[in-house]
Amino acid sequence: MSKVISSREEDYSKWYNDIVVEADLADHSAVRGCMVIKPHGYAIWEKMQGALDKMFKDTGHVNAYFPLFIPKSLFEAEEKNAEGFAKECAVVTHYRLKTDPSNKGKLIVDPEAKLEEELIVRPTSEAIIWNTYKGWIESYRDLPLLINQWANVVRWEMRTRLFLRTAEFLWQEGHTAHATKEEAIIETKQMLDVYAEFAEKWMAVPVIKGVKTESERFAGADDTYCIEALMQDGKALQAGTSHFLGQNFAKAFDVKFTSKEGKLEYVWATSWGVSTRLMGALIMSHSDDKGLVIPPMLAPTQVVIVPIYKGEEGLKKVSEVALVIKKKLQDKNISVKYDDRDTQRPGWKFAEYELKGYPIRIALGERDLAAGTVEIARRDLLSKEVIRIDDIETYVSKLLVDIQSNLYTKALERTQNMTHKADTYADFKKILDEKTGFVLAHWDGTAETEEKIKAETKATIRCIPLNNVAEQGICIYSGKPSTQRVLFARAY
RNA sequence: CGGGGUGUAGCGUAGCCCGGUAUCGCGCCUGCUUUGGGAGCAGGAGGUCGUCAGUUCGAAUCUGGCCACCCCGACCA
Repeated sequence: MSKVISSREEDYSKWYNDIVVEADLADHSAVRGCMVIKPHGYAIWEKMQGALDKMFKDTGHVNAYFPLFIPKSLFEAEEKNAEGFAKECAVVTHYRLKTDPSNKGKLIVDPEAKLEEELIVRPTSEAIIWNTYKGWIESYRDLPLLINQWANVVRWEMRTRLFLRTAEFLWQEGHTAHATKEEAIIETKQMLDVYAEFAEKWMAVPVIKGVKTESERFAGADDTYCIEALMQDGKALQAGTSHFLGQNFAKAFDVKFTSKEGKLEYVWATSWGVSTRLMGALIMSHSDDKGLVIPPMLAPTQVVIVPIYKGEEGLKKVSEVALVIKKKLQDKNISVKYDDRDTQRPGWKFAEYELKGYPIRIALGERDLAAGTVEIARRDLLSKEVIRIDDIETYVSKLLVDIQSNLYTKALERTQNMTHKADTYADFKKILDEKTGFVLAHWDGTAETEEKIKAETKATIRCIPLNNVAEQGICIYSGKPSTQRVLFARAY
């Protein structure tokens, strides 16, 4: 064993970090809080991008790209948005370096090259985009405007963790403009549904759809909708957000349109995003102490074939059959890698592909050639089976579907088992400490109570679930009346 | 940003208290034997001891600054 990862039980956060690093997903970089996403990690992100991008386009959106820099005067236009992000902005103040006259070979910032106006490195793009939309929107005929961009953003976080919270991260941000409030709200909810569908169908990660409380709302939004997922350690992770921005940005940037009735009106806005944080959700939902587990629908390579042979002649014989199997699977749109490297032994390859999360491994040796069989190992259960080669493509196609649904079912059961109801504050605290996970409890609806519960227990209101049923009760903290339970958890 | 910890070869480490140019394992390279769960033997390469400065004849070792990472807080639309 050359690569050892900590067990989840022993040290969960070390386990997470080990998976990211040892499975070759990402690494710390020379820049504080910023990571290098390595090819294997980036390939998974590309699969996510591909699926999401198609869903965005299927719902009528198009891609565009806006600048990385936002002039300070634009950034501060929407007051709440500016205030919310001010503490974590990187700021460009100069545009040139020069050689240090007193220290040979070193560079200093040229004081002569100070910018007249500072540029903010975008922490989110509402400001620059709404400033641009102002010039694009004149009439109701220009609406709706449905644009997405794939980009990087920078938020100067104090404490970072690979994928979960990095100073620079990759994401997509959709920014739409609508003629009516109703249409903007429908858009906000539609994109939340897109995210939930992506999480559950592609990532095999069950999520709770809900709306944020006022104190957890996006700075500049009238409402923030979110999907929340529960990780294996019982902590919640916000996996995506969709904001109804009302007319806040339209007013801040003076974006008006002439309606059918000839009246000048402010447009209604939404924005929505998911980031490379989804990689963290994926890892913490399915992986085990042996390494990463990737759901087949997001696996860059779904099947790896490992030949077992003696000598060059042996490899040649095995390869002939292996390549036929590879072709058969590829014809079924399954991504396959045939690893015929002679530099590593089979056992080494088995361990490596398990660590990296390949869903299915096929081992093929001379013994199999004689019997017309292969050994198929599935990553999710770590089980092996010997099956006949004849109809392998049907078997593997079905197995990929099985693995995908098994991962989802396991994650769903875990989430359900870790979701509890609490009717008293004592019970609430006990569940958080002993069972962890989601806690559904009555809340009086005030920010004060929310704040006190957070200060005393570290649990926050993740969301008010959208599928909530009305239920009379009393707030676990204040004892005041409440009409529904909200979802609490300790979160990442 | 506050408290605590760590930093020695690609990785994990010994040495540090008590100053004299660095130990072991994995990995890497070459050769042979191997190949159905991280191979065996033999030989070999690889180090500004995180970084900068100070003390000293001499610093991995003592002192200080800085940087990075980990843990706990604060922060986290």
